[in-house]
Amino acid sequence: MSQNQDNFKRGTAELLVLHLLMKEDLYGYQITQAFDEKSGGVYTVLEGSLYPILYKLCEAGYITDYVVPAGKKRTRRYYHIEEKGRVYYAEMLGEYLDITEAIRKILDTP
Amino acid sequence: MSQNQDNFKRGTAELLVLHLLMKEDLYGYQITQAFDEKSGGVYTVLEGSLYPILYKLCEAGYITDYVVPAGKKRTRRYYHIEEKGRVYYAEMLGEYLDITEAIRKILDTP
DNA sequence: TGTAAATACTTTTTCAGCAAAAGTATTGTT
DNA sequence: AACAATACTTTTGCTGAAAAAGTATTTACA
Repeated sequence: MSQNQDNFKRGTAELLVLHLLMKEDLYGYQITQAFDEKSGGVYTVLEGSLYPILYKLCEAGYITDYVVPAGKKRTRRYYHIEEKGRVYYAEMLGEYLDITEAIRKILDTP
Repeated sequence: MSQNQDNFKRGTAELLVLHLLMKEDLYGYQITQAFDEKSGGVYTVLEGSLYPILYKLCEAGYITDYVVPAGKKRTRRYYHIEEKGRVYYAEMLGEYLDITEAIRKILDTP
Protein backbone atom coordinates (compact mmCIF):
# COMPACT_ATOMS: atom_id res chain seq x y z
CA MET A 1 0.00 0.00 0.00
CA SER A 2 1.39 3.38 -1.04
CA GLN A 3 2.03 6.26 1.28
CA ASN A 4 -0.70 8.22 -0.49
CA GLN A 5 -3.26 5.50 0.02
CA ASP A 6 -2.30 5.28 3.70
CA ASN A 7 -3.17 8.96 3.92
CA PHE A 8 -6.41 8.65 2.00
CA LYS A 9 -7.55 5.91 4.41
CA ARG A 10 -6.93 8.03 7.47
CA GLY A 11 -9.76 7.93 9.99
CA THR A 12 -11.88 5.60 7.87
CA ALA A 13 -10.96 2.41 9.76
CA GLU A 14 -12.94 3.60 12.77
CA LEU A 15 -15.93 4.41 10.57
CA LEU A 16 -15.77 1.04 8.84
CA VAL A 17 -15.40 -0.94 12.08
CA LEU A 18 -18.56 0.69 13.40
CA HIS A 19 -20.29 -0.04 10.12
CA LEU A 20 -19.46 -3.74 10.27
CA LEU A 21 -20.64 -3.95 13.89
CA MET A 22 -24.00 -2.42 12.89
CA LYS A 23 -24.92 -5.78 11.35
CA GLU A 24 -23.49 -8.26 13.85
CA ASP A 25 -21.08 -8.75 16.72
CA LEU A 26 -17.57 -9.56 15.52
CA TYR A 27 -14.20 -10.33 17.07
CA GLY A 28 -10.94 -8.66 16.11
CA TYR A 29 -9.46 -11.15 13.74
CA GLN A 30 -12.82 -11.48 12.01
CA ILE A 31 -12.89 -7.75 11.39
CA THR A 32 -9.51 -7.74 9.66
CA GLN A 33 -10.80 -10.58 7.44
CA ALA A 34 -13.97 -8.68 6.62
CA PHE A 35 -11.99 -5.62 5.51
CA ASP A 36 -9.91 -7.79 3.23
CA GLU A 37 -12.77 -9.78 1.73
CA LYS A 38 -15.22 -6.93 1.24
CA SER A 39 -12.65 -4.65 -0.38
CA GLY A 40 -11.24 -7.36 -2.61
CA GLY A 41 -7.87 -7.17 -0.86
CA VAL A 42 -7.47 -3.42 -1.44
CA TYR A 43 -8.17 -2.19 2.10
CA THR A 44 -6.03 -3.76 4.82
CA VAL A 45 -6.26 -3.02 8.55
CA LEU A 46 -3.22 -4.22 10.44
CA GLU A 47 -3.77 -5.57 13.96
CA GLY A 48 -1.61 -2.79 15.37
CA SER A 49 -4.16 -0.35 14.00
CA LEU A 50 -7.36 -2.29 14.65
CA TYR A 51 -7.02 -3.19 18.32
CA PRO A 52 -6.26 0.35 19.50
CA ILE A 53 -9.38 1.47 17.62
CA LEU A 54 -11.48 -1.18 19.37
CA TYR A 55 -10.05 -0.28 22.79
CA LYS A 56 -10.76 3.39 22.17
CA LEU A 57 -14.35 2.73 21.04
CA CYS A 58 -14.89 0.64 24.19
CA GLU A 59 -13.52 3.35 26.46
CA ALA A 60 -15.79 5.88 24.77
CA GLY A 61 -18.79 3.61 25.40
CA TYR A 62 -19.62 3.25 21.71
CA ILE A 63 -19.07 -0.50 21.81
CA THR A 64 -18.82 -3.20 24.48
CA ASP A 65 -17.02 -6.52 24.47
CA TYR A 66 -17.49 -10.05 25.79
CA VAL A 67 -15.41 -13.19 25.65
CA VAL A 68 -16.50 -16.48 24.07
CA PRO A 69 -14.49 -19.72 24.31
CA ALA A 70 -13.16 -21.02 20.99
CA GLY A 71 -11.38 -24.32 21.51
CA LYS A 72 -9.87 -25.54 24.74
CA LYS A 73 -7.70 -22.63 25.70
CA ARG A 74 -8.42 -19.99 23.10
CA THR A 75 -10.97 -17.24 23.47
CA ARG A 76 -12.53 -14.78 21.12
CA ARG A 77 -13.34 -11.26 22.24
CA TYR A 78 -16.50 -10.15 20.50
CA TYR A 79 -17.44 -6.51 20.09
CA HIS A 80 -21.00 -5.22 20.19
CA ILE A 81 -22.16 -1.77 19.11
CA GLU A 82 -24.26 0.19 21.59
CA GLU A 83 -26.96 2.73 20.80
CA LYS A 84 -24.48 5.51 21.56
CA GLY A 85 -22.18 3.96 18.97
CA ARG A 86 -24.93 3.86 16.35
CA VAL A 87 -25.55 7.56 16.84
CA TYR A 88 -21.83 8.28 16.59
CA TYR A 89 -21.58 6.14 13.45
CA ALA A 90 -24.39 8.07 11.73
CA GLU A 91 -22.68 11.34 12.60
CA MET A 92 -19.29 10.15 11.39
CA LEU A 93 -20.71 8.77 8.16
CA GLY A 94 -22.31 12.14 7.48
CA GLU A 95 -18.97 13.87 7.98
CA TYR A 96 -17.27 11.40 5.66
CA LEU A 97 -19.86 11.88 2.94
CA ASP A 98 -19.68 15.67 3.27
CA ILE A 99 -15.93 15.72 2.79
CA THR A 100 -15.85 13.27 -0.10
CA GLU A 101 -18.61 15.26 -1.76
CA ALA A 102 -16.58 18.47 -1.32
CA ILE A 103 -13.55 16.74 -2.84
CA ARG A 104 -15.69 15.53 -5.72
CA LYS A 105 -16.81 19.10 -6.35
CA ILE A 106 -13.25 20.43 -6.40
CA LEU A 107 -12.23 17.65 -8.76
CA ASP A 108 -15.45 18.45 -10.64
CA THR A 109 -16.11 14.85 -11.51
CA PRO A 110 -19.69 13.70 -11.93
CA MET B 1 -14.23 21.45 10.93
CA SER B 2 -14.41 18.33 13.07
CA GLN B 3 -11.48 16.17 14.02
CA ASN B 4 -12.93 13.37 11.94
CA GLN B 5 -13.20 15.51 8.85
CA ASP B 6 -9.62 16.65 9.31
CA ASN B 7 -8.66 13.00 9.17
CA PHE B 8 -10.83 12.20 6.17
CA LYS B 9 -9.17 15.04 4.23
CA ARG B 10 -5.69 13.73 4.87
CA GLY B 11 -3.49 13.69 1.78
CA THR B 12 -6.19 15.06 -0.47
CA ALA B 13 -4.97 18.68 -0.43
CA GLU B 14 -1.91 17.68 -2.47
CA LEU B 15 -4.12 15.85 -4.97
CA LEU B 16 -6.50 18.79 -5.27
CA VAL B 17 -3.72 21.36 -5.66
CA LEU B 18 -2.33 19.38 -8.58
CA HIS B 19 -5.81 19.10 -10.03
CA LEU B 20 -6.35 22.86 -9.95
CA LEU B 21 -2.97 23.47 -11.56
CA MET B 22 -3.87 21.11 -14.42
CA LYS B 23 -6.14 23.86 -15.78
CA GLU B 24 -4.10 27.00 -15.14
CA ASP B 25 -1.23 28.50 -13.22
CA LEU B 26 -2.30 29.80 -9.83
CA TYR B 27 -0.70 31.56 -6.86
CA GLY B 28 -1.03 30.44 -3.26
CA TYR B 29 -3.75 32.71 -2.02
CA GLN B 30 -5.77 32.01 -5.16
CA ILE B 31 -5.61 28.28 -4.43
CA THR B 32 -7.03 28.67 -0.93
CA GLN B 33 -9.87 30.71 -2.47
CA ALA B 34 -10.53 28.07 -5.11
CA PHE B 35 -10.84 25.32 -2.48
CA ASP B 36 -13.34 27.41 -0.60
CA GLU B 37 -15.44 28.45 -3.60
CA LYS B 38 -15.51 25.10 -5.37
CA SER B 39 -16.41 23.14 -2.22
CA GLY B 40 -19.05 25.63 -1.11
CA GLY B 41 -17.06 26.48 2.00
CA VAL B 42 -16.80 22.87 3.16
CA TYR B 43 -13.15 22.21 2.29
CA THR B 44 -10.67 24.69 3.75
CA VAL B 45 -6.90 24.63 3.24
CA LEU B 46 -5.08 26.76 5.75
CA GLU B 47 -1.95 28.57 4.57
CA GLY B 48 0.16 26.61 7.03
CA SER B 49 -0.89 23.49 5.17
CA LEU B 50 -0.88 24.80 1.61
CA TYR B 51 2.53 26.42 1.36
CA PRO B 52 4.49 23.40 2.63
CA ILE B 53 2.65 21.33 0.02
CA LEU B 54 3.64 23.77 -2.74
CA TYR B 55 7.27 23.83 -1.57
CA LYS B 56 7.38 20.04 -1.49
CA LEU B 57 5.87 19.71 -4.98
CA CYS B 58 8.46 22.19 -6.26
CA GLU B 59 11.35 20.30 -4.69
CA ALA B 60 10.03 17.08 -6.22
CA GLY B 61 9.97 18.73 -9.65
CA TYR B 62 6.23 18.23 -10.09
CA ILE B 63 5.60 21.97 -10.28
CA THR B 64 7.67 25.10 -10.86
CA ASP B 65 7.11 28.67 -9.73
CA TYR B 66 7.62 32.18 -11.02
CA VAL B 67 6.99 35.61 -9.58
CA VAL B 68 4.72 38.25 -11.11
CA PRO B 69 4.42 41.83 -9.82
CA ALA B 70 1.02 42.74 -8.39
CA GLY B 71 0.94 46.38 -7.38
CA LYS B 72 3.95 48.50 -6.53
CA LYS B 73 5.67 46.33 -3.95
CA ARG B 74 3.64 43.15 -3.81
CA THR B 75 4.38 40.05 -5.81
CA ARG B 76 2.47 36.91 -6.57
CA ARG B 77 4.24 33.57 -6.82
CA TYR B 78 2.52 31.52 -9.47
CA TYR B 79 2.80 27.74 -9.64
CA HIS B 80 2.90 25.79 -12.88
CA ILE B 81 2.47 22.05 -13.22
CA GLU B 82 5.13 20.17 -15.20
CA GLU B 83 4.67 17.02 -17.25
CA LYS B 84 6.18 15.01 -14.41
CA GLY B 85 3.51 16.49 -12.15
CA ARG B 86 0.72 15.54 -14.54
CA VAL B 87 1.92 11.95 -14.50
CA TYR B 88 2.11 12.00 -10.70
CA TYR B 89 -1.37 13.52 -10.50
CA ALA B 90 -2.87 10.75 -12.65
CA GLU B 91 -1.20 8.13 -10.47
CA MET B 92 -2.37 9.78 -7.26
CA LEU B 93 -5.91 10.20 -8.52
CA GLY B 94 -5.99 6.48 -9.34
CA GLU B 95 -4.88 5.65 -5.82
CA TYR B 96 -7.54 7.94 -4.37
CA LEU B 97 -10.28 6.39 -6.48
CA ASP B 98 -9.12 2.86 -5.61
CA ILE B 99 -9.30 3.53 -1.89
CA THR B 100 -12.63 5.35 -1.95
CA GLU B 101 -14.04 2.53 -4.05
CA ALA B 102 -12.78 -0.03 -1.51
CA ILE B 103 -14.39 1.98 1.28
CA ARG B 104 -17.62 2.14 -0.69
CA LYS B 105 -17.56 -1.64 -1.03
CA ILE B 106 -17.04 -2.19 2.70
CA LEU B 107 -19.86 0.26 3.43
CA ASP B 108 -21.76 -1.56 0.68
CA THR B 109 -23.43 1.59 -0.54
CA PRO B 110 -24.37 1.81 -4.21
C1' DT C 1 3.86 -37.20 14.19
C1' DG C 2 5.92 -33.08 13.31
C1' DT C 3 5.79 -28.72 11.37
C1' DA C 4 4.04 -25.07 8.90
C1' DA C 5 0.11 -22.05 8.26
C1' DA C 6 -3.70 -19.89 10.09
C1' DT C 7 -5.98 -18.02 13.97
C1' DA C 8 -6.13 -14.62 17.86
C1' DC C 9 -4.46 -10.91 20.37
C1' DT C 10 -0.93 -7.29 22.33
C1' DT C 11 2.54 -3.74 22.61
C1' DT C 12 6.12 -0.46 21.09
C1' DT C 13 8.21 2.68 17.99
C1' DT C 14 8.17 5.92 14.42
C1' DC C 15 6.51 9.25 11.12
C1' DA C 16 3.94 12.32 8.03
C1' DG C 17 0.12 15.63 7.25
C1' DC C 18 -2.13 19.18 8.89
C1' DA C 19 -4.59 22.33 12.24
C1' DA C 20 -3.67 26.12 14.94
C1' DA C 21 -1.54 30.12 15.72
C1' DA C 22 1.28 33.94 15.31
C1' DG C 23 4.00 37.00 12.47
C1' DT C 24 5.11 40.40 8.48
C1' DA C 25 3.76 43.39 4.91
C1' DT C 26 0.95 45.36 1.06
C1' DT C 27 -3.31 46.86 -1.09
C1' DG C 28 -8.16 48.08 -1.23
C1' DT C 29 -12.29 49.93 0.96
C1' DT C 30 -15.06 52.83 3.83
C1' DA D 1 -7.43 56.99 9.38
C1' DA D 2 -8.71 52.55 10.15
C1' DC D 3 -10.07 48.15 8.97
C1' DA D 4 -10.56 44.24 5.83
C1' DA D 5 -8.64 41.65 2.36
C1' DT D 6 -4.66 40.09 0.01
C1' DA D 7 -0.18 37.51 0.06
C1' DC D 8 3.16 34.76 2.09
C1' DT D 9 6.05 32.40 6.03
C1' DT D 10 7.29 29.76 10.06
C1' DT D 11 6.69 27.11 14.37
C1' DT D 12 4.43 23.88 17.46
C1' DG D 13 1.85 20.04 18.68
C1' DC D 14 -1.36 16.30 17.84
C1' DT D 15 -3.07 12.01 15.97
C1' DG D 16 -3.87 7.79 13.16
C1' DA D 17 -1.72 4.24 11.44
C1' DA D 18 2.21 1.59 9.43
C1' DA D 19 5.74 -1.37 10.76
C1' DA D 20 7.51 -4.68 13.45
C1' DA D 21 8.09 -7.86 16.95
C1' DG D 22 6.16 -10.82 20.45
C1' DT D 23 3.08 -14.66 22.62
C1' DA D 24 0.15 -18.52 22.23
C1' DT D 25 -3.42 -21.75 20.27
C1' DT D 26 -5.52 -24.47 16.65
C1' DT D 27 -5.80 -26.56 12.12
C1' DA D 28 -3.98 -28.63 7.92
C1' DC D 29 -1.06 -31.60 5.70
C1' DA D 30 2.93 -34.18 4.43
